[in-house]
Amino acid sequence: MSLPHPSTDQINLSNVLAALGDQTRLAIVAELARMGDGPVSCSHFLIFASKTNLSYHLGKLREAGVTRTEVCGTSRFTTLRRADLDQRFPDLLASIIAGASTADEPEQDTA
Amino acid sequence: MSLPHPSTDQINLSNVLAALGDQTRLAIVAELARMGDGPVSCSHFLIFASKTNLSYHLGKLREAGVTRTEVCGTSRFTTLRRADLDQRFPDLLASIIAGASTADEPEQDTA
DNA sequence: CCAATTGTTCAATGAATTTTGAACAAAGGC
DNA sequence: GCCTTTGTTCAAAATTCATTGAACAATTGG
Repeated sequence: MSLPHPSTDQINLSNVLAALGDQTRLAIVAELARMGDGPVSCSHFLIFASKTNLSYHLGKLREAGVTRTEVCGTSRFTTLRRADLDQRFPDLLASIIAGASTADEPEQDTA
Repeated sequence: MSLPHPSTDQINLSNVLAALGDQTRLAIVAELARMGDGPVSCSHFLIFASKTNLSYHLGKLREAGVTRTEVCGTSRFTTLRRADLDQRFPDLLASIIAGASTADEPEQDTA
């Protein structure tokens, strides 16, 4: 029925940052925010990665406590855990989403 | 004399998040903040990692644009690039530092 | 029941990251 | 000039992460 999610107080900062420190996952979160925090079904994110790979990335986001996934029939709906993240790390999610939306072109590290 | 640093507009969000999504580097940044944003010499961070390993992590932070390193004799002083980061990603650094300082015990992901 | 849809798990691979020790370089102090 | 201090570079090893395809499971529609 339901998948394992960390409780709010189990959400760890470096896990969250590591989860979001990946182009694909950051794009997923930005898209979730653009969609009003969800719920959004997995297939919606096929624009970002293959089905199998998506399963992996969505799992990472869920395990880090960034998203919540609810099973509904053969579909799964993902939501941003905004309230939980805000409680744990005020302003963090908002600033990340704002930064991700602001033209973040594929500019690599120029050291 | 001076080391290569990305310019402010070259600082990329997912690079910054990936840089901070590591316990050691997050601890270094939190310590820098605790020290008033630096400058702090490398050896100060020996509490977090070995000399060689520190060289690696401080390099990562510098390349991501999180810190600035200035050479001074045989020492190197690291500073937080707070103004640059604030300009690029408002509130991000402050929320991360606040979250890192708030008792972030070694709690692992409980998925 | 059969077929299609939605998404997962598994094992394998390739790639990137982290960590280490040995050797090195550049000051600075005596 | 030598020795110490501070920190780097290099190559290797260990670990972790990301990506893939094949096979599977659950639900829904006809």
